[in-house]
Amino acid sequence: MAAPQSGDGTVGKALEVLDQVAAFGRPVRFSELLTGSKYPKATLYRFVQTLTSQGMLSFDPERQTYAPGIRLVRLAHAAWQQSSLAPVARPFIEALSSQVGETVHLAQLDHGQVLYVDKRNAVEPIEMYSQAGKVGPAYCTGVGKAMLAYLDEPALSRVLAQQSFHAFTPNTLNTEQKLRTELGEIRQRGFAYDREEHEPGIICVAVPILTESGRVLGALSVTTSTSRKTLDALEAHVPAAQQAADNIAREAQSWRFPDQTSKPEKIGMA
Amino acid sequence: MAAPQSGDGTVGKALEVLDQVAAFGRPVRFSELLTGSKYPKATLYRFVQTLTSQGMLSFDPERQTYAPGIRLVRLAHAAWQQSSLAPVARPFIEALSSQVGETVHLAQLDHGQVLYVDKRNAVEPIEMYSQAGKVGPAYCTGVGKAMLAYLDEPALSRVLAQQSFHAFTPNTLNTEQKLRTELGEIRQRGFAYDREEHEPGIICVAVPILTESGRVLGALSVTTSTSRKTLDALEAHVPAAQQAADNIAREAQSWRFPDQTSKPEKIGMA
DNA sequence: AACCGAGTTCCGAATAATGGAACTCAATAC
DNA sequence: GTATTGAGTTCCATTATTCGGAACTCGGTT
Repeated sequence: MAAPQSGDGTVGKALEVLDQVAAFGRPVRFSELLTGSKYPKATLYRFVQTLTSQGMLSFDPERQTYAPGIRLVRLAHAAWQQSSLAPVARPFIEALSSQVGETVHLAQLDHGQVLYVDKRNAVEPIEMYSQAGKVGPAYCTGVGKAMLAYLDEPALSRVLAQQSFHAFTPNTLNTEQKLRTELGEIRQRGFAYDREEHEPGIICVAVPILTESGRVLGALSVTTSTSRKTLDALEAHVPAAQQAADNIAREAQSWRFPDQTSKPEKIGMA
Repeated sequence: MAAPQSGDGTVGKALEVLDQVAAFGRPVRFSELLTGSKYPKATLYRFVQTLTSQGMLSFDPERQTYAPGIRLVRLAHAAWQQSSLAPVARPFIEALSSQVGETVHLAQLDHGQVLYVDKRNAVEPIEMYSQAGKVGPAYCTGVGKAMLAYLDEPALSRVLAQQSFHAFTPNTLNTEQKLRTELGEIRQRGFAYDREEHEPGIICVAVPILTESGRVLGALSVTTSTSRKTLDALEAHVPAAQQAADNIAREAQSWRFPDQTSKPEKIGMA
């Protein structure tokens, strides 16, 4: 009992294979997948066949390689629109970015990792998937820590178990203990710093986006480099960021289901 | 081979459910899914549970609704980068767009539909997933017809069987017969027109992107509105579009497997 | 208190997944 | 010209999962 780590049933296994292909970051041969797969040849083969016939993988017959399929792009369009904060948050992020003159990131938690769902760069024109969909570590980024700080204990320990605690820089909080202490401070302070904990020279302040009931929806950060600003100077933008986060949370809640009798189920205080 | 509509095994069924959720275009309750699902309650329930626990669906506990999950966004990032033409094609598309001063679309075929994987708008700044991931009909768009014209017969008839042939406008080719005739003309001519067949007032010329062996990779179109240009005037841009398509095809072939050589990937997110 | 319907759990029967082994078919070696 | 190798593919009896009808739980309504 208690499945080791992978998920539920056949579907979970198939998706695991899909992740493996995606993790390669390039088209991959069957044999490459096989070495490094927990499944025997025939089984892996069936999974790959199924996924390909479903369009979740694409097969290049000329090079005999597999890659994540375009069906995913179509599905992700729906996911991004509905399940991510991005469509709701975009106007606020743009306003915030131009107000503070720095890059703003919008992120959510996925599988214990930080997933960037939108980005507004102050200087250069916006790019595409190149950032939306990108992932980063949760334990050493501003947005990651801001979200972790507001998880409840069962969820938090689940996520912490998935962190690598690799020390990217001398400032990285590389143990669960150090991180937990920091998370407490973040809760008290209301926002998180990134003091060059992930990349040297990159600093940010980040605030969580929370529902009224305190559930973590995501986080946003104002990012810059040490060559442009100090952390103290960045901190001046925290109120604006918190304002934006509040607006996004409110929009996200009142939105969804324009139909029906929207019940004014207000709890808490005004 | 030739599975009627549903797919292979348990995984296929689960993905079918995923599609159903995505098709709603908004967060959806379990009971809504149930009416309109071919599966009995208990079975559907298990699928939804599995998909949710896998992050392919997200569940909003406050509203008791399901939506496509953010794990899809992460997977799609990989798909877009590897499996789509977009990363390779982008510079050529930008060049083409600014050269001709019109909107350029890049599309691929997915499940018999046109899937737009990139877009370069000549006038306003670029948006995001809002277009990448969007789908359209194959039988009445320029890019769709350009791709269909170069499919081999088995693939073509498979795709044609999936078309609705709904008449969006008076100009829509709304039978397989009419379409097949048109496809022949496209093959002879080398490019496709859209004569307001999908949206009134919208016209385009489209060229296929083909491998040396003639396999269809995708298509690109130069689009405008009847208020700006006539079809004849648009036709002047066909050579430039064909040039771009050739360049993209060549790049796409020689690319793949930069092999070994470590990745000098630029990062920068905090 | 009885009812209702959405959501959830149960469990024996039915079905689909499993994986060792054998096969195909190139490319390379002898 | 034949043997060898290994990636990719198929087979099939065994085994583990999925299936789904029915029963249950739990708010809210009559």
